[in-house]
Amino acid sequence: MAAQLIGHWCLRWTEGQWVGGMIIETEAYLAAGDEASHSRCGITKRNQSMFGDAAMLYVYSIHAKYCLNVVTERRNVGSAVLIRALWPTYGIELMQRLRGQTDPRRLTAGPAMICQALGVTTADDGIDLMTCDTIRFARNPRRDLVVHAGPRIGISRSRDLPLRFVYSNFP
DNA sequence: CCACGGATGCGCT
DNA sequence: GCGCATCCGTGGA
Repeated sequence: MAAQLIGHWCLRWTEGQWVGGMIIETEAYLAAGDEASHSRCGITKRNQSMFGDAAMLYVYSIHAKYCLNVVTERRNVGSAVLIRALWPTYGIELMQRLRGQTDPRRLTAGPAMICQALGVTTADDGIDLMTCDTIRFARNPRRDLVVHAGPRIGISRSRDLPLRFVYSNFP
């Protein structure tokens, strides 16, 4: 599922316009056998959205920033995909303002950068993508890009699992 | 109440 | 490429 999300559009309606871009990097966090997953210790107030139905958003805060996940399994399972990077495409000027950065290379090149550029906070935690009209994941028809799997970034446990997915032939 | 760690990013070199 | 600022949530007293 994390690999399938690569290439999708990730779009956000904020301040009267669509902003966002194409997903070029994701990481999967599993319900079982994954010591790096927030779901590993069961449901808490913070991670309860991760145990919601598929297509629910799980937004958590870390290092005084926010990260956006999409739940991938049915209710009470506890598996999600972290959106790690976008290729910025829509509403670049607004994203630059929200980020306080003009360098396109530092606009949506990390999970917390994405949330800042798209105006996503924990207020969006628990939102259902199927019924939400301010965040939208849309399929992208292009099939010319190759997805590469590798180890995840920034974690200390379960580093060996190849659950990070990136485009291997995208600029 | 408070200490501490974290699925990070900035600012330099 | 790397050090460290930053601050919220969590868990233990």
